[in-house]
Amino acid sequence: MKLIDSSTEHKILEAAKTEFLEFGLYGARMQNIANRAGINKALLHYYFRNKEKLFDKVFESALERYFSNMDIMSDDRLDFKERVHGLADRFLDFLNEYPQMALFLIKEVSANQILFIEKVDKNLRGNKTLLSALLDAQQKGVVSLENPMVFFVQLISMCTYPFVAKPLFTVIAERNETSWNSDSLTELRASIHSFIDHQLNLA
Amino acid sequence: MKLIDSSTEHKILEAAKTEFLEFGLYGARMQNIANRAGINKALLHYYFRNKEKLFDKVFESALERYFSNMDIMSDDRLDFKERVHGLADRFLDFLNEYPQMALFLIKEVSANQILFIEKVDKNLRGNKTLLSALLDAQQKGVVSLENPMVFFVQLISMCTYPFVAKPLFTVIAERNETSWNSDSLTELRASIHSFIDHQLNLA
DNA sequence: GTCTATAACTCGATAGAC
DNA sequence: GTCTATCGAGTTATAGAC
Repeated sequence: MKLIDSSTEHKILEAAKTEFLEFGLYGARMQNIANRAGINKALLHYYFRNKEKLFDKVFESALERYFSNMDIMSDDRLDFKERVHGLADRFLDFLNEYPQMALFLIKEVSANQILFIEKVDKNLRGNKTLLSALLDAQQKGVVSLENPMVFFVQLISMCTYPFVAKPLFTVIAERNETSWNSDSLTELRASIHSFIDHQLNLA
Repeated sequence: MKLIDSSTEHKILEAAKTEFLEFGLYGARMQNIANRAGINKALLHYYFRNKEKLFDKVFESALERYFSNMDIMSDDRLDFKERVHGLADRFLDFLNEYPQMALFLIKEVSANQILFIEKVDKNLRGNKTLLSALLDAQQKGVVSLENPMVFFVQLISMCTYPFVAKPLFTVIAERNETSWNSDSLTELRASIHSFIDHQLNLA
Protein backbone atom coordinates (compact mmCIF):
# COMPACT_ATOMS: atom_id res chain seq x y z
CA MET A 1 0.00 0.00 0.00
CA LYS A 2 1.62 3.21 -1.18
CA LEU A 3 1.09 6.22 1.05
CA ILE A 4 1.64 8.85 -1.61
CA ASP A 5 0.58 8.22 -5.17
CA SER A 6 2.71 9.69 -7.86
CA SER A 7 0.86 12.87 -8.67
CA THR A 8 0.16 11.93 -12.28
CA GLU A 9 -1.24 8.53 -11.41
CA HIS A 10 -3.51 10.11 -8.83
CA LYS A 11 -4.72 12.77 -11.24
CA ILE A 12 -5.54 10.10 -13.80
CA LEU A 13 -7.54 8.06 -11.29
CA GLU A 14 -9.54 11.09 -10.20
CA ALA A 15 -10.26 12.05 -13.80
CA ALA A 16 -11.17 8.48 -14.69
CA LYS A 17 -13.52 8.25 -11.74
CA THR A 18 -15.41 11.35 -12.85
CA GLU A 19 -15.64 10.20 -16.45
CA PHE A 20 -16.58 6.57 -15.76
CA LEU A 21 -19.16 7.50 -13.12
CA GLU A 22 -20.86 9.76 -15.61
CA PHE A 23 -20.63 7.70 -18.78
CA GLY A 24 -19.90 4.11 -17.79
CA LEU A 25 -17.27 1.84 -19.28
CA TYR A 26 -18.35 2.14 -22.92
CA GLY A 27 -19.54 5.72 -22.86
CA ALA A 28 -16.35 7.06 -21.30
CA ARG A 29 -13.64 8.42 -23.63
CA MET A 30 -9.93 8.05 -22.98
CA GLN A 31 -9.43 11.47 -24.57
CA ASN A 32 -11.81 13.05 -22.05
CA ILE A 33 -10.02 11.39 -19.17
CA ALA A 34 -6.70 12.70 -20.47
CA ASN A 35 -8.15 16.19 -20.82
CA ARG A 36 -9.60 16.17 -17.34
CA ALA A 37 -6.25 15.03 -15.94
CA GLY A 38 -4.38 17.64 -17.96
CA ILE A 39 -2.18 15.10 -19.76
CA ASN A 40 -2.29 13.26 -23.07
CA LYS A 41 -3.78 9.93 -24.05
CA ALA A 42 -0.49 8.07 -24.35
CA LEU A 43 0.19 8.53 -20.65
CA LEU A 44 -3.03 6.78 -19.74
CA HIS A 45 -1.73 3.67 -21.45
CA TYR A 46 1.69 4.12 -19.93
CA TYR A 47 0.18 4.00 -16.42
CA PHE A 48 -2.71 1.61 -16.86
CA ARG A 49 -2.00 -0.31 -20.06
CA ASN A 50 -5.58 -0.13 -21.40
CA LYS A 51 -9.08 1.19 -20.82
CA GLU A 52 -10.46 -1.90 -19.10
CA LYS A 53 -7.65 -2.04 -16.56
CA LEU A 54 -8.17 1.62 -15.73
CA PHE A 55 -11.88 1.03 -15.38
CA ASP A 56 -11.25 -1.90 -13.09
CA LYS A 57 -9.33 0.29 -10.66
CA VAL A 58 -12.15 2.84 -10.56
CA PHE A 59 -14.83 0.19 -10.18
CA GLU A 60 -12.92 -1.48 -7.38
CA SER A 61 -12.50 1.70 -5.38
CA ALA A 62 -16.19 2.53 -5.84
CA LEU A 63 -17.16 -0.89 -4.51
CA GLU A 64 -14.77 -0.49 -1.61
CA ARG A 65 -16.29 2.85 -0.69
CA TYR A 66 -19.78 1.41 -0.99
CA PHE A 67 -19.12 -1.56 1.26
CA SER A 68 -17.19 0.50 3.78
CA ASN A 69 -20.60 1.71 4.97
CA MET A 70 -21.12 -1.77 6.41
CA ASP A 71 -18.56 -1.12 9.16
CA ILE A 72 -21.34 0.06 11.40
CA MET A 73 -22.86 -3.43 11.53
CA SER A 74 -19.90 -4.46 13.70
CA ASP A 75 -19.95 -1.45 16.03
CA ASP A 76 -19.97 -2.77 19.59
CA ARG A 77 -21.18 0.48 21.11
CA LEU A 78 -24.56 0.09 19.39
CA ASP A 79 -27.33 -2.43 19.89
CA PHE A 80 -28.74 -4.23 16.89
CA LYS A 81 -31.57 -1.86 16.08
CA GLU A 82 -29.31 1.14 16.35
CA ARG A 83 -26.96 -0.46 13.85
CA VAL A 84 -29.73 -0.92 11.31
CA HIS A 85 -30.89 2.66 11.76
CA GLY A 86 -27.31 3.85 11.52
CA LEU A 87 -26.68 1.91 8.34
CA ALA A 88 -29.74 3.39 6.66
CA ASP A 89 -28.47 6.86 7.55
CA ARG A 90 -25.02 6.04 6.22
CA PHE A 91 -26.42 4.83 2.91
CA LEU A 92 -28.58 7.89 2.50
CA ASP A 93 -25.68 10.21 3.32
CA PHE A 94 -23.33 8.33 1.03
CA LEU A 95 -25.70 8.38 -1.94
CA ASN A 96 -26.56 11.99 -1.26
CA GLU A 97 -22.86 12.82 -1.54
CA TYR A 98 -22.28 10.65 -4.62
CA PRO A 99 -25.65 10.50 -6.36
CA GLN A 100 -24.29 8.85 -9.51
CA MET A 101 -22.76 6.01 -7.52
CA ALA A 102 -25.91 3.90 -7.25
CA LEU A 103 -26.69 3.84 -10.95
CA PHE A 104 -23.03 3.35 -11.79
CA LEU A 105 -22.67 0.27 -9.59
CA ILE A 106 -25.94 -1.21 -10.80
CA LYS A 107 -25.12 -0.70 -14.46
CA GLU A 108 -21.68 -2.20 -14.20
CA VAL A 109 -22.67 -5.05 -11.92
CA SER A 110 -25.42 -5.99 -14.37
CA ALA A 111 -23.01 -5.78 -17.29
CA ASN A 112 -20.29 -7.83 -15.65
CA GLN A 113 -21.62 -9.98 -12.86
CA ILE A 114 -18.59 -12.25 -12.70
CA LEU A 115 -16.11 -9.46 -12.13
CA PHE A 116 -18.42 -8.25 -9.37
CA ILE A 117 -18.53 -11.57 -7.53
CA GLU A 118 -14.73 -11.71 -7.39
CA LYS A 119 -14.48 -8.20 -6.10
CA VAL A 120 -17.19 -8.62 -3.48
CA ASP A 121 -15.29 -11.49 -1.94
CA LYS A 122 -12.18 -9.36 -1.85
CA ASN A 123 -14.01 -6.50 -0.10
CA LEU A 124 -16.06 -8.46 2.34
CA ARG A 125 -13.87 -11.22 3.71
CA GLY A 126 -14.87 -11.57 7.34
CA ASN A 127 -16.92 -8.40 7.62
CA LYS A 128 -20.54 -8.40 8.69
CA THR A 129 -22.96 -7.16 6.10
CA LEU A 130 -26.53 -6.09 6.67
CA LEU A 131 -27.96 -9.36 5.43
CA SER A 132 -25.63 -11.62 7.40
CA ALA A 133 -26.26 -9.53 10.52
CA LEU A 134 -30.01 -9.82 9.99
CA LEU A 135 -29.90 -13.58 9.55
CA ASP A 136 -27.72 -13.83 12.62
CA ALA A 137 -29.97 -11.64 14.78
CA GLN A 138 -33.00 -13.57 13.58
CA GLN A 139 -31.44 -16.88 14.53
CA LYS A 140 -30.44 -15.62 17.97
CA GLY A 141 -33.94 -14.25 18.57
CA VAL A 142 -32.78 -10.64 18.80
CA VAL A 143 -35.39 -9.76 16.19
CA SER A 144 -38.31 -11.62 14.73
CA LEU A 145 -38.84 -10.78 11.10
CA GLU A 146 -41.31 -12.40 8.75
CA ASN A 147 -38.53 -12.85 6.23
CA PRO A 148 -35.08 -11.28 6.71
CA MET A 149 -34.19 -11.42 3.01
CA VAL A 150 -37.37 -9.55 2.07
CA PHE A 151 -36.79 -6.92 4.75
CA PHE A 152 -33.22 -6.54 3.51
CA VAL A 153 -34.34 -6.03 -0.08
CA GLN A 154 -37.05 -3.55 0.88
CA LEU A 155 -34.73 -1.49 3.03
CA ILE A 156 -31.96 -1.31 0.44
CA SER A 157 -34.55 -0.50 -2.23
CA MET A 158 -36.02 2.41 -0.29
CA CYS A 159 -32.57 3.83 0.43
CA THR A 160 -31.16 3.39 -3.06
CA TYR A 161 -33.79 3.65 -5.74
CA PRO A 162 -34.75 7.26 -4.98
CA PHE A 163 -31.22 8.19 -6.11
CA VAL A 164 -31.11 5.80 -9.03
CA ALA A 165 -34.37 7.15 -10.39
CA LYS A 166 -33.96 10.75 -9.35
CA PRO A 167 -34.36 12.12 -12.90
CA LEU A 168 -37.57 10.17 -13.30
CA PHE A 169 -39.00 11.26 -9.95
CA THR A 170 -38.06 14.87 -10.59
CA VAL A 171 -39.91 14.95 -13.90
CA ILE A 172 -42.98 13.21 -12.51
CA ALA A 173 -43.07 15.50 -9.48
CA GLU A 174 -42.91 18.60 -11.67
CA ARG A 175 -45.70 17.34 -13.88
CA ASN A 176 -47.84 17.26 -10.71
CA GLU A 177 -46.84 20.67 -9.45
CA THR A 178 -44.93 19.29 -6.52
CA SER A 179 -41.19 18.63 -6.16
CA TRP A 180 -38.54 16.10 -5.24
CA ASN A 181 -35.77 17.94 -3.41
CA SER A 182 -33.59 17.87 -0.31
CA ASP A 183 -36.59 18.49 1.97
CA SER A 184 -38.33 15.46 0.51
CA LEU A 185 -35.18 13.53 1.26
CA THR A 186 -35.37 14.47 4.93
CA GLU A 187 -38.94 13.21 5.03
CA LEU A 188 -38.00 10.05 3.18
CA ARG A 189 -35.34 9.40 5.79
CA ALA A 190 -37.87 9.76 8.60
CA SER A 191 -40.26 7.42 6.86
CA ILE A 192 -37.54 4.81 6.36
CA HIS A 193 -36.76 4.92 10.07
CA SER A 194 -40.44 4.34 10.85
CA PHE A 195 -40.40 1.40 8.49
CA ILE A 196 -37.39 -0.10 10.26
CA ASP A 197 -38.99 0.38 13.67
CA HIS A 198 -42.26 -1.08 12.53
CA GLN A 199 -40.62 -4.16 10.98
CA LEU A 200 -38.17 -4.83 13.80
CA ASN A 201 -40.87 -4.41 16.47
CA LEU A 202 -43.25 -7.02 15.07
CA ALA A 203 -41.60 -9.50 17.44
CA MET B 1 -52.15 2.50 -37.36
CA LYS B 2 -51.19 -0.41 -39.60
CA LEU B 3 -52.79 -3.72 -38.74
CA ILE B 4 -50.12 -5.91 -40.30
CA ASP B 5 -46.50 -4.81 -40.26
CA SER B 6 -44.43 -5.79 -43.21
CA SER B 7 -42.70 -8.88 -41.93
CA THR B 8 -39.21 -7.44 -42.27
CA GLU B 9 -40.04 -4.27 -40.41
CA HIS B 10 -41.55 -6.30 -37.60
CA LYS B 11 -38.55 -8.62 -37.41
CA ILE B 12 -36.25 -5.61 -37.19
CA LEU B 13 -38.24 -4.06 -34.36
CA GLU B 14 -38.25 -7.28 -32.37
CA ALA B 15 -34.51 -7.70 -32.88
CA ALA B 16 -33.86 -4.07 -31.99
CA LYS B 17 -35.93 -4.38 -28.84
CA THR B 18 -33.88 -7.34 -27.65
CA GLU B 19 -30.57 -5.68 -28.44
CA PHE B 20 -31.38 -2.22 -27.06
CA LEU B 21 -32.92 -3.62 -23.86
CA GLU B 22 -29.75 -5.55 -23.19
CA PHE B 23 -27.10 -3.03 -24.22
CA GLY B 24 -28.76 0.39 -24.35
CA LEU B 25 -28.48 2.97 -27.11
CA TYR B 26 -24.69 3.18 -27.19
CA GLY B 27 -23.89 -0.43 -26.34
CA ALA B 28 -26.19 -1.86 -29.00
CA ARG B 29 -24.68 -2.73 -32.41
CA MET B 30 -26.51 -2.34 -35.70
CA GLN B 31 -24.70 -5.43 -36.95
CA ASN B 32 -26.10 -7.48 -34.05
CA ILE B 33 -29.61 -6.23 -34.72
CA ALA B 34 -29.26 -7.19 -38.37
CA ASN B 35 -27.99 -10.65 -37.40
CA ARG B 36 -30.82 -11.21 -34.94
CA ALA B 37 -33.35 -10.18 -37.59
CA GLY B 38 -31.68 -12.38 -40.21
CA ILE B 39 -31.03 -9.52 -42.61
CA ASN B 40 -28.13 -7.18 -43.37
CA LYS B 41 -27.19 -3.78 -42.02
CA ALA B 42 -28.21 -1.81 -45.08
CA LEU B 43 -31.82 -2.82 -44.61
CA LEU B 44 -31.90 -1.33 -41.13
CA HIS B 45 -31.11 2.04 -42.63
CA TYR B 46 -33.57 1.51 -45.44
CA TYR B 47 -36.41 1.01 -42.93
CA PHE B 48 -35.41 3.32 -40.11
CA ARG B 49 -32.91 5.76 -41.62
CA ASN B 50 -30.49 5.66 -38.65
CA LYS B 51 -29.75 4.12 -35.30
CA GLU B 52 -31.33 6.85 -33.20
CA LYS B 53 -34.65 6.72 -35.03
CA LEU B 54 -34.76 2.96 -34.58
CA PHE B 55 -33.96 3.35 -30.91
CA ASP B 56 -36.67 5.95 -30.54
CA LYS B 57 -39.30 3.51 -31.76
CA VAL B 58 -38.17 0.89 -29.26
CA PHE B 59 -37.96 3.36 -26.40
CA GLU B 60 -41.36 4.76 -27.15
CA SER B 61 -43.06 1.38 -27.17
CA ALA B 62 -41.33 0.47 -23.91
CA LEU B 63 -42.59 3.67 -22.26
CA GLU B 64 -46.06 3.09 -23.62
CA ARG B 65 -46.13 -0.42 -22.18
CA TYR B 66 -44.81 0.86 -18.85
CA PHE B 67 -47.38 3.61 -18.45
CA SER B 68 -50.24 1.42 -19.65
CA ASN B 69 -50.11 -0.09 -16.15
CA MET B 70 -51.54 3.19 -14.87
CA ASP B 71 -54.94 2.45 -16.44
CA ILE B 72 -56.02 0.86 -13.21
CA MET B 73 -55.89 4.21 -11.40
CA SER B 74 -58.98 5.22 -13.38
CA ASP B 75 -60.92 1.99 -12.89
CA ASP B 76 -64.39 2.95 -11.58
CA ARG B 77 -65.16 -0.52 -10.26
CA LEU B 78 -62.45 -0.18 -7.60
CA ASP B 79 -62.19 2.09 -4.59
CA PHE B 80 -59.04 4.08 -4.03
CA LYS B 81 -57.15 1.62 -1.88
CA GLU B 82 -57.96 -1.24 -4.22
CA ARG B 83 -56.49 0.76 -7.07
CA VAL B 84 -53.22 1.29 -5.25
CA HIS B 85 -52.99 -2.39 -4.36
CA GLY B 86 -53.86 -3.29 -7.92
CA LEU B 87 -51.23 -1.00 -9.36
CA ALA B 88 -48.51 -2.52 -7.17
CA ASP B 89 -49.52 -5.96 -8.43
CA ARG B 90 -49.47 -4.79 -12.01
CA PHE B 91 -46.00 -3.34 -11.65
CA LEU B 92 -44.65 -6.48 -10.05
CA ASP B 93 -46.21 -8.66 -12.75
CA PHE B 94 -44.97 -6.38 -15.51
CA LEU B 95 -41.39 -6.30 -14.23
CA ASN B 96 -41.43 -10.00 -13.57
CA GLU B 97 -42.31 -10.53 -17.22
CA TYR B 98 -39.77 -7.99 -18.55
CA PRO B 99 -37.04 -7.86 -15.92
CA GLN B 100 -34.65 -5.77 -18.00
CA MET B 101 -37.26 -3.11 -18.57
CA ALA B 102 -36.68 -1.24 -15.31
CA LEU B 103 -32.95 -0.77 -15.74
CA PHE B 104 -33.39 0.03 -19.42
CA LEU B 105 -35.86 2.83 -18.77
CA ILE B 106 -33.76 4.25 -15.94
CA LYS B 107 -30.56 4.23 -17.96
CA GLU B 108 -32.10 5.88 -20.97
CA VAL B 109 -34.13 8.39 -19.01
CA SER B 110 -31.00 9.43 -17.12
CA ALA B 111 -29.05 9.71 -20.36
CA ASN B 112 -31.69 11.71 -22.19
CA GLN B 113 -34.08 13.42 -19.83
CA ILE B 114 -35.46 15.81 -22.44
CA LEU B 115 -36.53 13.09 -24.85
CA PHE B 116 -38.25 11.45 -21.91
CA ILE B 117 -40.23 14.53 -20.91
CA GLU B 118 -41.62 14.88 -24.44
CA LYS B 119 -42.62 11.26 -24.62
CA VAL B 120 -44.19 11.23 -21.15
CA ASP B 121 -46.51 14.03 -22.16
CA LYS B 122 -47.48 12.09 -25.26
CA ASN B 123 -48.25 8.96 -23.22
CA LEU B 124 -50.01 10.55 -20.32
CA ARG B 125 -52.23 13.27 -21.68
CA GLY B 126 -55.28 13.24 -19.46
CA ASN B 127 -54.62 9.94 -17.76
CA LYS B 128 -54.37 9.59 -14.00
CA THR B 129 -51.05 8.45 -12.69
CA LEU B 130 -50.30 7.11 -9.26
CA LEU B 131 -48.90 10.38 -7.99
CA SER B 132 -51.68 12.57 -9.32
CA ALA B 133 -54.25 10.15 -7.91
CA LEU B 134 -52.54 10.23 -4.53
CA LEU B 135 -52.42 14.02 -4.41
CA ASP B 136 -56.06 14.10 -5.43
CA ALA B 137 -57.18 11.58 -2.84
CA GLN B 138 -55.20 13.39 -0.18
CA GLN B 139 -56.85 16.70 -1.01
CA LYS B 140 -60.33 15.16 -0.97
CA GLY B 141 -59.65 13.52 2.39
CA VAL B 142 -59.97 9.99 1.01
CA VAL B 143 -56.59 9.18 2.52
CA SER B 144 -54.39 10.98 5.00
CA LEU B 145 -50.74 10.45 4.23
CA GLU B 146 -47.83 12.14 5.97
CA ASN B 147 -46.41 13.03 2.57
CA PRO B 148 -47.89 11.66 -0.66
CA MET B 149 -44.70 12.23 -2.68
CA VAL B 150 -42.63 10.25 -0.16
CA PHE B 151 -45.15 7.41 -0.12
CA PHE B 152 -45.13 7.40 -3.91
CA VAL B 153 -41.34 7.19 -4.06
CA GLN B 154 -41.18 4.44 -1.44
CA LEU B 155 -43.82 2.34 -3.13
CA ILE B 156 -42.28 2.63 -6.59
CA SER B 157 -38.85 1.91 -5.10
CA MET B 158 -39.97 -1.28 -3.38
CA CYS B 159 -41.69 -2.52 -6.53
CA THR B 160 -38.91 -1.62 -8.95
CA TYR B 161 -35.49 -1.79 -7.36
CA PRO B 162 -35.63 -5.52 -6.59
CA PHE B 163 -35.67 -6.07 -10.36
CA VAL B 164 -33.13 -3.39 -11.17
CA ALA B 165 -30.70 -4.84 -8.66
CA LYS B 166 -31.56 -8.48 -9.09
CA PRO B 167 -27.99 -9.51 -10.00
CA LEU B 168 -26.69 -7.77 -6.90
CA PHE B 169 -29.30 -9.30 -4.58
CA THR B 170 -28.77 -12.75 -6.06
CA VAL B 171 -25.04 -12.64 -5.41
CA ILE B 172 -25.43 -11.29 -1.89
CA ALA B 173 -28.11 -13.87 -1.06
CA GLU B 174 -25.91 -16.71 -2.25
CA ARG B 175 -22.99 -15.46 -0.19
CA ASN B 176 -25.25 -15.84 2.85
CA GLU B 177 -26.54 -19.28 1.98
CA THR B 178 -30.02 -18.05 1.27
CA SER B 179 -31.64 -17.16 -2.04
CA TRP B 180 -33.55 -14.56 -3.98
CA ASN B 181 -36.04 -16.36 -6.20
CA SER B 182 -39.69 -16.45 -7.25
CA ASP B 183 -40.79 -17.51 -3.75
CA SER B 184 -39.05 -14.48 -2.28
CA LEU B 185 -40.93 -12.41 -4.80
CA THR B 186 -44.26 -13.73 -3.53
CA GLU B 187 -43.27 -12.73 -0.03
CA LEU B 188 -42.05 -9.35 -1.19
CA ARG B 189 -45.43 -8.79 -2.79
CA ALA B 190 -47.21 -9.59 0.47
CA SER B 191 -44.94 -7.26 2.39
CA ILE B 192 -45.57 -4.44 -0.06
CA HIS B 193 -49.31 -4.87 0.38
CA SER B 194 -48.86 -4.63 4.16
CA PHE B 195 -46.87 -1.47 3.65
CA ILE B 196 -49.63 0.05 1.54
CA ASP B 197 -52.29 -0.88 4.09
CA HIS B 198 -50.25 0.45 6.96
CA GLN B 199 -49.55 3.77 5.23
CA LEU B 200 -53.06 4.34 3.89
CA ASN B 201 -54.66 3.47 7.23
CA LEU B 202 -52.75 6.03 9.28
CA ALA B 203 -55.70 8.37 8.76
C1' DG C 1 7.91 10.12 -17.77
C1' DT C 2 5.93 12.77 -21.23
C1' DC C 3 5.05 14.08 -25.71
C1' DT C 4 3.57 13.93 -31.05
C1' DA C 5 2.19 11.27 -34.68
C1' DT C 6 -0.03 7.58 -36.50
C1' DA C 7 -1.34 2.76 -36.88
C1' DA C 8 -5.16 -0.40 -36.26
C1' DC C 9 -9.72 -1.09 -35.62
C1' DT C 10 -14.84 -0.55 -34.87
C1' DC C 11 -19.02 0.89 -36.44
C1' DG C 12 -22.73 3.69 -38.50
C1' DA C 13 -23.90 5.06 -42.89
C1' DT C 14 -24.13 5.17 -48.11
C1' DA C 15 -23.49 3.88 -53.18
C1' DG C 16 -24.95 1.18 -56.52
C1' DA C 17 -26.06 -3.48 -58.65
C1' DC C 18 -29.85 -6.64 -58.90
C1' DG D 1 -36.81 -4.40 -51.19
C1' DT D 2 -32.57 -6.62 -50.56
C1' DC D 3 -27.86 -7.32 -51.19
C1' DT D 4 -22.41 -6.56 -51.41
C1' DA D 5 -18.84 -3.50 -51.03
C1' DT D 6 -16.85 0.40 -49.18
C1' DC D 7 -16.35 4.94 -47.15
C1' DG D 8 -15.29 7.91 -43.37
C1' DA D 9 -15.67 9.39 -38.60
C1' DG D 10 -14.37 8.35 -34.15
C1' DT D 11 -11.46 5.64 -30.68
C1' DT D 12 -8.18 2.76 -28.52
C1' DA D 13 -3.59 1.65 -28.60
C1' DT D 14 1.38 1.92 -29.98
C1' DA D 15 5.96 3.64 -32.03
C1' DG D 16 9.44 6.43 -31.33
C1' DA D 17 11.58 11.11 -30.33
C1' DC D 18 12.89 13.91 -26.42
